[in-house]
Amino acid sequence: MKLKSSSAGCDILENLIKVVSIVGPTASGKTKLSIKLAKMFNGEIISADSMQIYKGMQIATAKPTVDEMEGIKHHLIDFVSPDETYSVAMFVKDASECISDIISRGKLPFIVGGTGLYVDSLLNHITFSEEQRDEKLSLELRKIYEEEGIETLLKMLSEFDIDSANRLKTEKNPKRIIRAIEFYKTTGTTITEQNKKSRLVKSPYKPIKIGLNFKDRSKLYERVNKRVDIMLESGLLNEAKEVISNKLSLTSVKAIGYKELLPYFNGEKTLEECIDKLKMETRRYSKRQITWFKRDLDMNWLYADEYNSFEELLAKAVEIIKKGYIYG
RNA sequence: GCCUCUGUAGCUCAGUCGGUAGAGCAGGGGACUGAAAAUCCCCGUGUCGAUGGUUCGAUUCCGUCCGGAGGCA
Repeated sequence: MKLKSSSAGCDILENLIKVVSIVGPTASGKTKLSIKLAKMFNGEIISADSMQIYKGMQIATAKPTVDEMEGIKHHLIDFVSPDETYSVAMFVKDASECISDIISRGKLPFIVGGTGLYVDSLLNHITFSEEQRDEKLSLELRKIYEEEGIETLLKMLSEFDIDSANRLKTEKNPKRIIRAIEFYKTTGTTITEQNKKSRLVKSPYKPIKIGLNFKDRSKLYERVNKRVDIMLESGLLNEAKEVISNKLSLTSVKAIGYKELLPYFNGEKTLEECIDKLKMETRRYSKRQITWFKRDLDMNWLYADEYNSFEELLAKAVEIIKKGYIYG
């Protein structure tokens, strides 16, 4: 089935595809809520998680187990080899296909995950350039950055894309400047132009957005800490050893849960120190996620600590989805 | 019991020759278009242990009390 998309963007409101998105920081309870909802609404789940895509890495990424899934079909989990690279562009393509497939079988797609960039790019139907990345060039630019600093990169960029250079110069973010240069060198157009073009096609989706969080930040952090303890009990140390020893590609090794334990494996720090660090990094990650999702004004926020039980929270979520169906 | 040291931000500590204070870490806020669990930007949050005294003015000096560490007995 082909997705219907309108370039003008002023007609066919009734043809928009209804999807439910469930987002929130790590350890906020997305997995459990989404599975219960999917059961009630005849749904299937598309994971929007940049690390759960990788095979193995079960514990650190807190992938739902087969038991937990309760028979609900999950897509885009556990399907990429850890030494391969993946990207937002691939995610949008894969997830769009999943949505079409789920819809064609008369079911409701649930987009569930904590990778804000993935969720938003999918729901806003961002169009990425056909050109592949030039990783070699990107590495060369990285080297220039390390040897000469950010100013050299900004100067290079400003030679052909003054808009981006101006936009990027206050935030000294090498990654984004490198990408801007790389983009121009591989496509001949500026990233600024591309970003404009990327939103020209109207999104075919009408999402019902649910954001899961805690009103009291410290309650979320308690859950994060506890989750890390559970990961350790479940064998995180062994998983980390395996992942690290496999000489995995950069991306998968960047998952929180492995690199933080490296100083312990190397005998540089105690296990306890590393665990504290791991908890801290996970807390910070959850905060960054919250920052990302907060700016979405269409979000229906559910604060878990404002409900007396999971059932109450679930009932509220059901209400939001039903309302979205009637008035959406 | 006596002596010495000590009490300043959530933590570790600086400092004020008397004019209500600042670092690191923790923490908070923000950005985000092909690595995003990534990569960056901004921000000091305080009854200076308590209470009297000296002083125009005390977190700073003095007394007492309370808490902590060490030493002598």
